Amino acid sequence: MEHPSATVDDYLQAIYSLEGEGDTVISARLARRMRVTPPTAWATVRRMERDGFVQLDDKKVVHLTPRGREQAEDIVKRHRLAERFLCDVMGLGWAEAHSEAHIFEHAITPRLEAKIFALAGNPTHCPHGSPIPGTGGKLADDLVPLGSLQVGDQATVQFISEELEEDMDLLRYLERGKMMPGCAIRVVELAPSTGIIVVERDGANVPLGLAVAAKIRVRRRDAKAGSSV
Amino acid sequence: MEHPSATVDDYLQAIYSLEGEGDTVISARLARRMRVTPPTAWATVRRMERDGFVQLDDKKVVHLTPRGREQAEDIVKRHRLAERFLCDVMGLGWAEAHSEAHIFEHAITPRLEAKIFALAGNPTHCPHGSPIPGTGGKLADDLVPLGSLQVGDQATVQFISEELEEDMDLLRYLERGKMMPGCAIRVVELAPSTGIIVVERDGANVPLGLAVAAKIRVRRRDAKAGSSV
DNA sequence: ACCTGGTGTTAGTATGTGCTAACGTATCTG
DNA sequence: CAGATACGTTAGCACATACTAACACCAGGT
Repeated sequence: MEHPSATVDDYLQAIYSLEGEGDTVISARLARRMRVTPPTAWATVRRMERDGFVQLDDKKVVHLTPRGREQAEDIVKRHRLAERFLCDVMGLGWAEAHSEAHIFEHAITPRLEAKIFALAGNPTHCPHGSPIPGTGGKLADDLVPLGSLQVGDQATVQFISEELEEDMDLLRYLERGKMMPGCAIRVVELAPSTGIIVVERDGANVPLGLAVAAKIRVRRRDAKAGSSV
Repeated sequence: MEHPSATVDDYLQAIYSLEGEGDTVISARLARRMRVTPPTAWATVRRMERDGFVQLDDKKVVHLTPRGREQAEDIVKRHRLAERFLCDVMGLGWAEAHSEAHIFEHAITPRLEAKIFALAGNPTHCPHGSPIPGTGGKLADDLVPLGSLQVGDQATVQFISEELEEDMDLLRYLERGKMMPGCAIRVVELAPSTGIIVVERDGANVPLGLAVAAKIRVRRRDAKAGSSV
């Protein structure tokens, strides 16, 4: 009944963001996400059930209890706030922010949280586009996966899935190609057969795998001119 | 041989600062400092010996090995830097800085450390007067314990022992009385029989226990006028 | 000379978090 | 239908970190 451990915090975070992106949360998926073996994830999930953070239904799908959701929102809030803070105030790179925040989040006490919110300018979203719980920030509902666009469509990048954030090389690639929230892009090429989508941004072409493109969400813009510049 | 755990980090830190203040480090003392039972401290010290961080001599006194000292300096550096940063940049109180830094220090990666040093203005001492290892900061050698002064002596507070920092109520008391590094004081009353020393600072009298006064170090100043103001 | 207190030490236990090995079960596919 | 693949599950182990109980040793004081 005390505060959850750092491990449980991490699981809660993973469950919350998987759930928030519409995936069914099962322990095998958590095992992969947390980079542990299935028995380890299983045991941890069982402990979390024992402690009232989650419930397993008859199909073994993991559901947050009210208490678990509260805890999860709290730690996710600190994580995304930490990303914002590390990026904007401390000057860490957009790609590094996630992994650094993963460590940093556990060091944020309520006292410190208030100071960080103020110093970061009361942000409502993390640098990768996810809303910060408790701030009123929401994910816009007119977003579509990048992979669902057609050649020639124009759009603005709005959101990078937290699943992608685990891969820092990918983040660095996206950062180099400016595939960050707020950036205007245009689809240049879309080849389901090769599994590749090519996007143009400021004249530079950025090729992406479709699996990645499915986890980036964008807002469509009307195609007035032929180019985004 | 990997990075030490947070627990071992904390022990190294305690050993380093006890040693630095001239105490002989034995496991019973560590147990009290870490608020664990003697067998727990003993087992941890043995693990640390096994892992090459410390050595026990024939009188069971704990000594840092070169490797242990290196690690200890690193974590102490991060702790004191964190105190400075939390105080000056994040706006936390002087009294809260220590306990918050105790959590914060574990979240400081090398990347982040560089940013913090810059944002905090490359400090050489923590807010309580201890030098930050690796910055060239040193504890001046002309300091004496506050308790060794005579009535009428004037001095400038320079250093609060880290042992005192464990007691946040005491820190708050010192903060209210402005018994912080850089503050000018004068000894008003000294009664070994009652175990009390009374110090005047800016017209306000601050009584302190002698055990506490022994762990505050000051620099003597010439008594030109009768008062510090 | 004994008792007390601080210290070191062993033994035994619990808990959280990880692992591998092995097996059952369900589902998809050739 | 058979085999592959994914998933859930049990069993057994390891390690760090905590605890209590109990005992041995040593020094100082009545």
